[in-house]
Amino acid sequence: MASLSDQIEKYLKKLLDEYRGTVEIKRNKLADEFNCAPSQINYVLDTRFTSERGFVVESQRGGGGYIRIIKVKINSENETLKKILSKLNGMVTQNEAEGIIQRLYENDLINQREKCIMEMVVHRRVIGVDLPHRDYIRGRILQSMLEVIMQYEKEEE
Amino acid sequence: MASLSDQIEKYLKKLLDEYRGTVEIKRNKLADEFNCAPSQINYVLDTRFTSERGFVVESQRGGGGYIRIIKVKINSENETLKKILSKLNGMVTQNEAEGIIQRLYENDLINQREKCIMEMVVHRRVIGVDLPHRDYIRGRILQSMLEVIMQYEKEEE
DNA sequence: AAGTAGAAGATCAAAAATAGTCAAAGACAA
DNA sequence: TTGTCTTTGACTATTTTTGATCTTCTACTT
Repeated sequence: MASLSDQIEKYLKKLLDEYRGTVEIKRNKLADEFNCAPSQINYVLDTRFTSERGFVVESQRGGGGYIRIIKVKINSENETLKKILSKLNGMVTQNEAEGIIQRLYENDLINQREKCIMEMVVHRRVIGVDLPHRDYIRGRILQSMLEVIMQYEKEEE
Repeated sequence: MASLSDQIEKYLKKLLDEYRGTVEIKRNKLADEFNCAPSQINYVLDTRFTSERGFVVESQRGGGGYIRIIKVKINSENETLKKILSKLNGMVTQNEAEGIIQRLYENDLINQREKCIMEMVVHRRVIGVDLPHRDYIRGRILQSMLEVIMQYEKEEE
């Protein structure tokens, strides 16, 4: 059932694992391998390798061009949270919010139950009002949750 | 005299049994197999695979879209939660929400950090829209959080 | 060193593929 | 008959896929 984008995402994450957090690809070559439009690669990068999720994407055009993906770990917990928080003004899409929550979880700042709670309350179905208002509400919700997380140590497990 | 909805329900439950509690379907494909309107599938999900009955339904639209049904084990000792949840329909005031959250804390169903998160996201300032809509949003938020809490054991402290 | 052609990658919007919502119509039981 | 549950369909929302066009580099030529 996995969409093409899902497959490409999975492939790239496998590469990232293998190569300790950095990979370099040729956009056209990869598109060719997956038999898709080159812009599909950009779509995957834009939706799944965002900075909220802890990735940095660099690229260069022209002959010998490339796309480099780097997975960034959080080291100092609160610094990163503060950075995320400061970027969080106003609207937050569900995808952005989920990215942030996923990253918190991967970096062990929240446990699974907290992750589920957080994912629930940023879900469009739960907020349940029309855009664009929904994204503003989500922004306030996520921001306030992050503030709590910064204040309290995670419980030991 | 099994209605179409009953048949679809039965079919899905059989799949759930076979696949240890998780199935993924294509809405249009299933509708086609049962020769009905696609929205009939939603009707079945809404009426028979609800969270009260212990199911979680996730979905995605677009290419490669799907509907995933997950049978969830509910921590059944939580009579408190069940009772609270069953009374919760529609609007919830901030006061009511805070009372419920306090009670969960006192009953040791949530820890302090969770309490703070929950209090934050039901706060009128955070939801930030006018009444009466605010109380409906809070209702959905609180309900979904309670559902998660019922699903997951509290972390040891 | 300057100029240029060709080689990448980026962007953006349209099209396609799904799923969701809501209200009206139909069926059936009390 | 009345109220509830089911079925349908028109319209909406979201996500993915594709393609045309733009921009930025590099490599080569002179």
